[in-house]
Amino acid sequence: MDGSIDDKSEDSPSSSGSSQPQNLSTVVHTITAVPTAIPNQPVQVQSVIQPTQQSVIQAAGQIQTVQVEEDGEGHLVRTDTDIGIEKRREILSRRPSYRKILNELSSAEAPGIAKIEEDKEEEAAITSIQTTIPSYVQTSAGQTIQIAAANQNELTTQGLQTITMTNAGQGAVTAAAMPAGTTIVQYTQGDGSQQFVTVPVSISPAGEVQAYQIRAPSSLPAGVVMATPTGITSPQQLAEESARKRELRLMKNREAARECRRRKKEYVKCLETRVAVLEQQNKTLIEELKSLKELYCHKAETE
DNA sequence: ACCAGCAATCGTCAATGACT
DNA sequence: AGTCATTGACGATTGCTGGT
Repeated sequence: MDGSIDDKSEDSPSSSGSSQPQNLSTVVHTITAVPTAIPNQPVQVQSVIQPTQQSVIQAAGQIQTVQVEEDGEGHLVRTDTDIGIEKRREILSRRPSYRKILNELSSAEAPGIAKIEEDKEEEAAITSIQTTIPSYVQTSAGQTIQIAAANQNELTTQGLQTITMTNAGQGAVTAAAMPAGTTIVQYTQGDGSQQFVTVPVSISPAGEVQAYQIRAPSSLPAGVVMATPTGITSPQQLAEESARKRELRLMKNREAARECRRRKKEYVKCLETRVAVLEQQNKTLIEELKSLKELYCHKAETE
């Protein structure tokens, strides 16, 4: 259905061969911890910030790969000591999303760790085209088209929205140049944010514009709506359609990448906060231990 | 002013898991 | 099986900074 596989060969650069296990060393913090499974001495934990919570414990000059988890009170607990390389690769091959991890982190405990917000697709849905978008757009061919609501009420509800475009020689607002026969319509939502619609535009010799159905499928990123032409026949139209689909795909992925980076940043920030908190906790505990030791020694001396 | 080095950011592709 | 969401990797771009 979707043209998501149609042009992979055409525009893919040389394969990067990046099927390696993911690089571990994204963010590295060194914290001091008292692992409950390693008796007696505290060890330096090189905490490799990884969602899989795989960490490298460096103790007595030896580096081992261990599984470290938190016990819910900020204590690191070693839960697994010998994971085979294959197994590790398997674990690392795919990790949960930053949103998932962070939400788990924040639900487990977490003062100061904010949940990553769920997508705001619902609220970003177009609720009132008629009142927020320009009524006129200019096609890449330079024509000005009026976007008029077929049913005014329809446009003010979520979901399927039908508009018709009819030629009208009035002031143009904005549209970007696109592959032949395609126009990106830019409009402003109620909250002031700019949104884009990729619209295939074909104009009959008589100057009439085809009708398209504009809908906001739930799968599309916030604010992106799909325009489906009502009858493609010629190979040229098919090509246009696939170009449009590609454009849409790229747009979606662009948006997804942005979101992903934002979540990643937020996730790293949270982890850094967490490290700071744990470091502080550890300091306090060390101090407490010290004073208790002193107290104990003092008592022993006096007896 | 010019340049090189660097970090941050972005768009894109591809791989992968989840879901239908 | 197909689609979609997510994310690592890569290359391009941009802005900043220190050296000449």
